[in-house]
Amino acid sequence: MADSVITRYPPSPTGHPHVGGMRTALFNYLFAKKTGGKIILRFEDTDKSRSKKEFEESNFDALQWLKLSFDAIYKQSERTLIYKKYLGKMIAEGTAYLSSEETYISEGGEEEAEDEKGEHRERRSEVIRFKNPNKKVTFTDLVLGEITVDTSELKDFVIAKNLEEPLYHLAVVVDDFEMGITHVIRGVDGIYNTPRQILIQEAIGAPRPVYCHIPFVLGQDRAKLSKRNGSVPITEYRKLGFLPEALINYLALLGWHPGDDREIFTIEELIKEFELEKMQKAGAVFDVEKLRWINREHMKKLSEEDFKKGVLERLPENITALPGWSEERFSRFLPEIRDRISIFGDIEAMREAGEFNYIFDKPVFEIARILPAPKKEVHPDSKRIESHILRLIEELDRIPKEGFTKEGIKSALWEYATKEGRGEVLWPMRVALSGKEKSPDPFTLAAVLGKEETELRLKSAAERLHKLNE
RNA sequence: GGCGCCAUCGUCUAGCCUGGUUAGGACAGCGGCUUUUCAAGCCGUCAACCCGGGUUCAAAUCCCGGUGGCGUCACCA
Repeated sequence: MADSVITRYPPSPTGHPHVGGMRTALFNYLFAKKTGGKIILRFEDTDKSRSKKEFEESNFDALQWLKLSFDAIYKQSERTLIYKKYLGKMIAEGTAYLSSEETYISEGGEEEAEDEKGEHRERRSEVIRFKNPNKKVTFTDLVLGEITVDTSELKDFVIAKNLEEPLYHLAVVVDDFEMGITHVIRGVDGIYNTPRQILIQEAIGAPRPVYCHIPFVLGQDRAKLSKRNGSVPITEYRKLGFLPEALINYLALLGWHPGDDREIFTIEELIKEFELEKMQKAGAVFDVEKLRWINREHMKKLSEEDFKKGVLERLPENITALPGWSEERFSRFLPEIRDRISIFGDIEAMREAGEFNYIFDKPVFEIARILPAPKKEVHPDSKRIESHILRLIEELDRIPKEGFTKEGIKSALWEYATKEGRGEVLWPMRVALSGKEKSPDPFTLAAVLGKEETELRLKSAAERLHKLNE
């Protein structure tokens, strides 16, 4: 057999893809790429009643979004003939047999127990069972070590409903054999499937792949991640504005460790560093906070152009329709946005907080709010504040347009602000420019707004203060 | 319940194989600094070897026994 590695990711299209599945796909992908091997995508859709085209597509989309590519794609529903061939051979050789004992479908809420009319039905079924040799199976798992299981409890388990309708175990073993799979990397729950799959392998004369069972991704309650404890479809992360490379990075760190203190990796770096031997045995709780942090780190690496594009995609229409909107002002504001968000979805929170309104429209505020909170025994009075603002306008006016940058503005005002008391000068300046209790610092604001707009806003604030004084 | 897997700060983890520094890092939290705000950044800080025995001069690490958590027991995958 070929010694080059072939792995597979076998989702069953019975639900939307989630982080657990994607992490399994990722590990298969990393291992294949690391070893210069291949990876196969195989839809396990032998259960016709539960498999849906829609889920197949969403699995596909998620994989594509994460940029996990495959060397081949199969669908089990299109391989009936192949399974039939093996089934026939097994029956002929006596490793499987037709079983026709009477079986009653229990009514315990199973959909299968009811037909279209909603009536319970009894069914006498004939199925194909595996002739269990009832022996102990021992296999070596790459992360868990040697495992021995007595398979006699499994009895003669069913491997197909009939020659045309194979069941999971049969299909998996046949496919892994036919596709030359060398490494089976899957979640730990697959550990229970391994013994019976080995039994089938031995019956059809298939070689045993290397098994690697990776620990679960857990929810906050430490149970296997599922819808009810916080699992979210992958598409949600895209909607929330996470970067695919950040999700990849985070998922890789869930159960795997590079061996040193690095935490931020590109997919290429992961491929280079990845080793199955460094897998953790225990399950790992999925923590969105850490994901957000990793996303932030990846966002820092985005080029100005890409970041701008990402922001623009999520910026509500009405922001760009604001009277003060201009490409230039937006570009000057961009670094500030990058500082304030962890995921692109945070732009929505910025919008809600009104961060864009005062940048691209006039600030709206109660003039009394321009007075800084009293510090010590010095209480600010509005006349003094007015004179500060007037003075700021003068100083600002002396700065040439090219020098109107954060640093330029700061050095122009610093001496005066320090002499008069920074709080008493800078707080009013900031409020005059933003109208907000919270905002970026006054120098940044002035630089973003530009010389003209800054002076306009300061003048307007001074006038309102003046009226307050009369 | 049977069977199986697992067990280090709140979370992700390093260290375990090949016993030997104050058990290290990151996220979160807390505190401070920075341009009286916010965010970011920087600095600092908090906090863990599941329990009980044993072996040993020495145990997170080796051995035994508990406990706990999770998973699994389909004509689903």
